[in-house]
Amino acid sequence: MSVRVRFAPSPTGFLHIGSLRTALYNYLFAKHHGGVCILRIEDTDRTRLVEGAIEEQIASLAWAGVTFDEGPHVGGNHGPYTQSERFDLYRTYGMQLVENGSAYYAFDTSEELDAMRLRQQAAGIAPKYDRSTMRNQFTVGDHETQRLLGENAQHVIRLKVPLHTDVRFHDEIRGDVVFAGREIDDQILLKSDGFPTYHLANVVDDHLMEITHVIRAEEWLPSTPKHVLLYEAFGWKAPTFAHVPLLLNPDRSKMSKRHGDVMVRDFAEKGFFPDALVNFVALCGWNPGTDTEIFSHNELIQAFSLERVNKAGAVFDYKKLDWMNGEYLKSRDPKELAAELLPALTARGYQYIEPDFVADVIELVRERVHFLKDVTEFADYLFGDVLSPLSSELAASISGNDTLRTAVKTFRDGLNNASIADLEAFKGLSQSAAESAGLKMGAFMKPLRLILTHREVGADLFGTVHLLGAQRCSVRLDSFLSS
RNA sequence: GCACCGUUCGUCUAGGGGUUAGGACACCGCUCUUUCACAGCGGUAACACGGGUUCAAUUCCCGUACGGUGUACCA
Repeated sequence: MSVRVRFAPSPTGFLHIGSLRTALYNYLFAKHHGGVCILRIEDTDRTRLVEGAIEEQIASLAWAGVTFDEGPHVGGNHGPYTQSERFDLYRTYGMQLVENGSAYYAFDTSEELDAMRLRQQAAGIAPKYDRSTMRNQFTVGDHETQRLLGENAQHVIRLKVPLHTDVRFHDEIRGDVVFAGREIDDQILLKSDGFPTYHLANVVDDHLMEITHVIRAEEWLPSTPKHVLLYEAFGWKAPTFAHVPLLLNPDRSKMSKRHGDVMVRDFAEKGFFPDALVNFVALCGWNPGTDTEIFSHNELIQAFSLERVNKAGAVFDYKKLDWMNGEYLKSRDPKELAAELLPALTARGYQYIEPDFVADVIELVRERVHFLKDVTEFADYLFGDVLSPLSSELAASISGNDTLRTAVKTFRDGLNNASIADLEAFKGLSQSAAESAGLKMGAFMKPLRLILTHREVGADLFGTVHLLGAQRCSVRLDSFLSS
């Protein structure tokens, strides 16, 4: 049977980085096995819907290169792919469970349920629906149940969990897991508003959509026995489960805002390359067992396997992510990068932004930054003619120095296209300028950089002069000499 | 509280009954260099604890500790 997996987010906000990883693992697993990856929208909680969230999440996923073979935005043979559009289905299946004795009607109000939990807490027992004392089909009797239903009394459908059997299942990542029946709550399947809870909708849809592997976050592990029970109650074969470890804050709690960016869109806005983010996130909790750390999209598909997903949660290391982004910055085609950077340069109103020139600048400075957009700031003296202001200390360090002025003058006079065409000529010029004034090379190059770029640090000076061109260099040198 | 899951350098991890416990990020040092960076080289740094099994345990088993998740008419 061919692999069918799904990513099933709730449209309650922006796409979380942890969700991206879950989606990614599903995607990689499907593609690795030549299977199908489905997007399903789980919008059964009508109170938490956020306008535009579905579109945003799909856009974030697409940005990261995670695409779907079936879903609300692309169609497919197992639709609709949005749970609110499958409303009638869940009631039908829920009732089937009532009829075969696997589920039952309950009439408790939320106040009554709150009171029950309070009692249980006071008595020091685990809060759990008490089937034998609460108001439900069993305690009020069939006759009364029918009467209440007849007068449209508010009710829910609950799963009738067998108290004396253990529920066991195999998890691809964690191995065999067992839960005692008495620990499992009589989960609500259909809410009083007629909508299904996650548990029912999830199981019904996974079955109907012929999902073979449920790959989801570890936080779902404790509710998996309920799902297993549901599959049994329906007489369906359960899919294979794989609960992936959580992404963690530095304090090892579930990754959240407070400690940094967590939304995929935040990372996009910060300037991370999608491939770098995906590469990094793939390696949080999975590794191929080799020393390789840089993987293209296709290499990830090739290498990915559930067997090599870790059990323990992974602290999200922002610093290593920065490093990885830098690795991508260094390896990508400068011309492509130039095209990506161009809009930002235009927005800043720079005048030297011919694509080829920008590509040359990127190539010159990219080893010194982690982000493409940092190039804009780092090399502002190459893109524009207006230099950032010099601090008074730095200005003082080069002013009133006649030896330096002499050297700069010589350098400036020797400057032409030929002298900056190749490294040797440039070196010769700098050297003779420095020596004729009685300066050491080091003592000359530093102020020269300062005069030309107004920066103490920067890219290779020859490369910088080369890109600046003799004309622009002369203007800057002249402005120093005339000051 | 109860249930479940987990625990190798600060972080991501490899490994797995007998290893100098490997790699990467970060950090430190050296080299290169006009600067910064890159690169290269080197360094600091880890098997949570206690029992058991075994000739041998970081690796297997059991406890403990610690951490996480769950415990909703949320997903």
